[in-house]
Amino acid sequence: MTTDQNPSTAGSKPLRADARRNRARLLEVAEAVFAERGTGASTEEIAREAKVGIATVFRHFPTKEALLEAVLVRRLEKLAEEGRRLAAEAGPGDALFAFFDLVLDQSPVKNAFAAALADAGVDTRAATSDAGRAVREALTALLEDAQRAGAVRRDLEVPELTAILVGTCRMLEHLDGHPEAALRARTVVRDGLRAGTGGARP
Amino acid sequence: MTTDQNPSTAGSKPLRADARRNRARLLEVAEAVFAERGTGASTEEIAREAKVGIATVFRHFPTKEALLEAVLVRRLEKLAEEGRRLAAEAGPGDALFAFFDLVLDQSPVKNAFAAALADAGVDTRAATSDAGRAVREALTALLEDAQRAGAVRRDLEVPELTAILVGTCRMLEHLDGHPEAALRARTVVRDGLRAGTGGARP
DNA sequence: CTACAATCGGATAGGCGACTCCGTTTCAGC
DNA sequence: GCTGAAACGGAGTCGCCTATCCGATTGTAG
Repeated sequence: MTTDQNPSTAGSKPLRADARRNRARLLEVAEAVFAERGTGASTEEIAREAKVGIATVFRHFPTKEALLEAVLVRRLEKLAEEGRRLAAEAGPGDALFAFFDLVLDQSPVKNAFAAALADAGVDTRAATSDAGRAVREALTALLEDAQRAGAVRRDLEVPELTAILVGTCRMLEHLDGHPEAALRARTVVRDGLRAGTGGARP
Repeated sequence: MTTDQNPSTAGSKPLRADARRNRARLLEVAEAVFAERGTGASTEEIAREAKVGIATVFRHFPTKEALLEAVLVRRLEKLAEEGRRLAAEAGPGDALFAFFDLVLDQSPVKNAFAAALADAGVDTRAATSDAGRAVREALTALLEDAQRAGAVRRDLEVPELTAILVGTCRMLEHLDGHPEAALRARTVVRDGLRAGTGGARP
């Protein structure tokens, strides 16, 4: 279905220099605006913020949904890369939790994209399959390492790990002005992930 | 600010019989439709489903937001009542978890109302203060009982408990077709809530 | 039963947001 | 620099959704 039509990564003809520049700026700005105003932000707002005509937005992304999807894919790609980096750098017992913290420390709203896409009726699985797969693979590696190191309970698989990550983001959104409560909430989840390994609490 | 203008609970003049009936049916239908189609469902759809003209909807709820809010308040009231009931009926060690399960077992979408209202820019705190307070009080009682019984970690307060509840709902939404994964996710949260009490896992 | 007021219903106004059309501008090869 | 093609900008279209107006209907008091 989704043969790669993104000229920046593959496909037909190389974009003209200005077009390539605009495309990149649009992605940048769209990510910021969606994060700030929510995914309901209007296309016009993004165009204005990027100092570009509306038509340009729709030339690059034939649909608002397509733009949303492109932004999401970008985020997922970054996440997968961070995951791989942590798996290589951090100790097997810490890498998974470091990844968790990394995701949770980002502006909370940014993590709402997957849910927003689901709301919009996008088939998240298919639409983001490549980037999604990359994240899933990184998570799998992190999880298996952590389990081998005894840092995480053994009965735990990637699907619920993903869901727990998303859910915890939502959790923290609701605790925005309450840092101590947010910290305790994180601790609860963390201890839950560790339960049964003998390492939960002193 | 929000002096009670709801003629079914207080205030000005008693509604005519048919008006009262329509109002009740509207709330019922709206809850169902919002739960099914999401909070973006159009007012017209709700009117049609309730076999009522659009004007009738707006006569009872001057704004879509008001309707959303009324539905939310109804849900919160029901929740508070269930919480009080469980606190009285179940053992202090079980009541809190029973309440958790009760909330989580409802159609997941139903639990998205608070977030949806926040998205819509409603001041959730003020708008739902009465019903919200009732829920918070019920939760406080449940939590304190559970802590006294040693069923829940002692460092835990109501704000993060609420957030954990909301976050866990989101979590389970993402695991809709995967019952075993959903079960494991629940277990993670539950064990996290118990961590440090010596009762997490056999 | 009658009459009045409360309530209803659907057509319609009004606004907003996604998407398109076309004249204008900018890039890139010669 | 010249020229054709690629890319641009923004005014305009279309559809959807909230909210209102007013003639028709229905409950209720006497």
